[in-house]
Amino acid sequence: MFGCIRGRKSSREKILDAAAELVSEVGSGRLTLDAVAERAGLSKGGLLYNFPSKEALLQGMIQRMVDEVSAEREALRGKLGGPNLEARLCVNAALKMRTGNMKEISNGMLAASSENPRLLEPVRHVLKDVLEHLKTTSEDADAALVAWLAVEGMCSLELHDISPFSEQDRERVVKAVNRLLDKGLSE
Amino acid sequence: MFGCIRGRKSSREKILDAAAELVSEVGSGRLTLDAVAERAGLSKGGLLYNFPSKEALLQGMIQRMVDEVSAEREALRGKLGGPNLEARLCVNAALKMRTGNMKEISNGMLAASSENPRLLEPVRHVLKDVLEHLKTTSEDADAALVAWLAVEGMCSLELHDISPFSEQDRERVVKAVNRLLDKGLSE
DNA sequence: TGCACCAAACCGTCCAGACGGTATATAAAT
DNA sequence: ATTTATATACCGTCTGGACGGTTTGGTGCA
Repeated sequence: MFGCIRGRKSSREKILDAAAELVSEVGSGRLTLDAVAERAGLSKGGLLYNFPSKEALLQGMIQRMVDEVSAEREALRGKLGGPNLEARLCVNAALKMRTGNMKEISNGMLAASSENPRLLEPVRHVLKDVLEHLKTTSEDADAALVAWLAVEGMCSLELHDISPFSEQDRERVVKAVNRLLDKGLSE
Repeated sequence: MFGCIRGRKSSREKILDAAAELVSEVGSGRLTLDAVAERAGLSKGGLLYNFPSKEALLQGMIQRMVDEVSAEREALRGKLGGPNLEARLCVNAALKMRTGNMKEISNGMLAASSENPRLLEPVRHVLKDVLEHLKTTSEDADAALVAWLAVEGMCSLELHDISPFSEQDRERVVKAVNRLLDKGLSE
């Protein structure tokens, strides 16, 4: 009907956005191709043209999340300083993911985990790298690990929509985490 | 209601175990009543006798998890000391959940989140209470929050089966968290 | 500029299988 | 004999995916 140049977003992105939104609305296990197509303003055929299978769609969601986080980390590099730099990158990148439409991008993890846990392999790989980086480059690896995990834990609670934290609570935790990275943990 | 308390497991428990196992094998969104029945060594009719609907089964999984954690916390109370006691209870209870078959009990969260996020309401309640307790009773609330979140983050990674941590890494994190609770975070 | 052509993008329909749930029969226990 | 607990058979609905056809934007050429 309309060409692929209509609007600013590509069909691919609109589909991924639609899928991410739907996950938080209907639950990760209730994500259907029909619903995604409708939300994205496409027919089911059009959807299956862009992603030849549901698994391909989920892979796309995961990949976008991985790429987005990685890009955010690199964008922050150079803008941040202080000890335990790698941990700071992780912390701030994770926090950035809570803003804008990036928040829902992480829903791809839930959808993939729901359908086929094997699809999380790219995430495993990233986490492994992050852990290695943190352990080898941090001035205080213990503090770096705890700080990273704390933010990861907070994001995880929000991802599942079970976070009891208010915005004030969140800021408080962020400050505490930064203090931990400043002070360190060892004597 | 609670039939065989001694010796053999009740059908209810076998069903809940089977469901929890299946979640980590096939994915939280692929959990079917037929599969649960087969794994539990029951017919589908027998399963539906114990849990009249799939939602009831998921509720049962969630409730068992909540009860189990709560029991673990109370069992630890009195056996632990030092500052920030509530945080220590949370940390150690969460760690205990990683052992034995308790590890898979948490899979109920994934299954419920996948099918109907509303079923996580009991979990929200618990988390809200925990946060309140931590904020009001801790000597160093900041340290308590960070410590709690760090362990929660680690458990979350394992729940999704994407944890990059070795057993040594885990012990290291646990020690670091305990050090944080000992030392505190404020000056 | 106009025209023939093509691959990319998209649509609408159809279907086999899977799933949750019901109805009913059967066995065991009290 | 009544209740509890399990098994069997079946139904209606929904889903992922296949398929053939259609429109679109672009390209080469005259």
